[in-house]
Amino acid sequence: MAEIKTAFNASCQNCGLQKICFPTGLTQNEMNQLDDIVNRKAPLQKNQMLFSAGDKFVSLYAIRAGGVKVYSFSDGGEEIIHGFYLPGDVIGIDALASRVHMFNAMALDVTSVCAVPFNELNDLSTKIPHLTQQVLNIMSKEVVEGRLHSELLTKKNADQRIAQFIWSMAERFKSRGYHYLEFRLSVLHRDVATYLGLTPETVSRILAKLHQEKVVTWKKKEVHIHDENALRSLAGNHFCDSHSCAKVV
Amino acid sequence: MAEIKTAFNASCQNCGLQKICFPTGLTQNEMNQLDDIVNRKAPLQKNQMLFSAGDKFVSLYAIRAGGVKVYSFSDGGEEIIHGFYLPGDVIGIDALASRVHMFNAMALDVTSVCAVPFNELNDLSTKIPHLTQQVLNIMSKEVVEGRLHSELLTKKNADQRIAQFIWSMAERFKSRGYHYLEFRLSVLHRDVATYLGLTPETVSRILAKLHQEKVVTWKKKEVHIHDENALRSLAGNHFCDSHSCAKVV
DNA sequence: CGTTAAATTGAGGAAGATCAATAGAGGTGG
DNA sequence: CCACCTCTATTGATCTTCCTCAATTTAACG
Repeated sequence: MAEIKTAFNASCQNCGLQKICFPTGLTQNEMNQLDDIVNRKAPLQKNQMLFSAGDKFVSLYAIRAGGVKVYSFSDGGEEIIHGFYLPGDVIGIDALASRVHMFNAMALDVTSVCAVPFNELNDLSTKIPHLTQQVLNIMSKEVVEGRLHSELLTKKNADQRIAQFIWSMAERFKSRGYHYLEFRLSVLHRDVATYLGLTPETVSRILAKLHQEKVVTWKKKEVHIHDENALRSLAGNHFCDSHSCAKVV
Repeated sequence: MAEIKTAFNASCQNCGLQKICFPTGLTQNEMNQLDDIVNRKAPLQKNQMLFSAGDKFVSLYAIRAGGVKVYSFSDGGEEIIHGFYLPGDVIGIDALASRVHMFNAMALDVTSVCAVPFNELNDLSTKIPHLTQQVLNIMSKEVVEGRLHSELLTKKNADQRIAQFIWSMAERFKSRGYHYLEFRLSVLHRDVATYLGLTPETVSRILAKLHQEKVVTWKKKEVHIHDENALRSLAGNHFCDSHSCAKVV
């Protein structure tokens, strides 16, 4: 069923995120087939759910604009944040095994997504084996991402976690061709704290310090990186003991 | 190429782990086809590498006996442990995107594995679409596992982490039909500490406490769970504040 | 413009890290 | 099979980082 394409409703071929959602590329014809099954949803408002834990798994979602946080709750009712997703990211892939979403996905801002019905994607995959590989790629990247996050949680102190978080967001903007030294980040400091295993107070204190030291400023959803090298250095791993702390190449 | 099947070299059909590696089941015929591509390797000795970071990705590995730790190194040279894998687990799936292993996998003990060459698995998948689903299942479980680990790292204190670790190992043995209140666990306490984001000293102190309280004893690679309920309770999530700490159902 | 949620700032405390010294395992070679 | 050597685990004393609690200030949104 053909849809009317607008600026907010572009076909995959015209979508600037094409190379990000499907980086190894599809032929024009394959792209058209994919385009036919993709469902462009009305933009989500801030705090609106894209899906919730317990929902039946129907589609993968490619983010076209805005941002999404993926989270769950511990048995104790605390929020556990698993990641923040930006345009070009694909989410929902963790529900593949159980066919039920295990996590919640909430818009951080006005957000538009493409829904890719998984059964139809599967059918299409028999005609475009390449497509299966794409899905596998996205999943294995997700596994690797998770392990990097575990590294952050087990090996880094609060300063390093925050520096790494900001720098990793910057890199993601950079890789998508956006400004990466100044960008809007609709993430609550409280949510960053949760994601990084810290308290809001600690995040606030460290951001104050980073601002004072003219490394990075994050005020009112706007991030300004003043000293890229300093930030990367803070984020990176170091050989440290009580006597010295030498930066590693 | 037909292989001679021995007790250490059983076909998939005769392998007791069949339902664990491929839980939704394959037909006899499908199983035979899978069996033909599976490569049963000679057992690995303790501390021998199954694969290393940087190795070209060729095969997935299904663990038949023994155990494997998957780890990497931080830029600072510290070991980062991402998981311990037991018979019936499949590893290597994180290398799918890059076609290069990003992690190291080392035998914790004498360990035998089945190597499943991924290209041949892929070819077979075009004939057995079901098989692709199995691979996706394993991957998405891996993603979910990683998020549970992040929950542990962000939300639990040292006692809870250790209780949860031991209990989760017990559950894995249980689900595979082994003794789960007494089992051999060839994992160094030091490695557990690394995995849980703690120090060996802390692990040692808490294990001493758990032994004293007759909850669980872990000495010389042998785990004995004396009080299953207490262990589960310690591992679980609690509503806590400074005045009370009520267990949640 | 008023109301509510989020962020900031300070003081005090606790969990776990660090440091150091000893005891115990496990593996190797005589 | 035992003695030795090394790696791992244990135990205690001290210290640091980050959390907790409480009080304001600031921002967000109808």
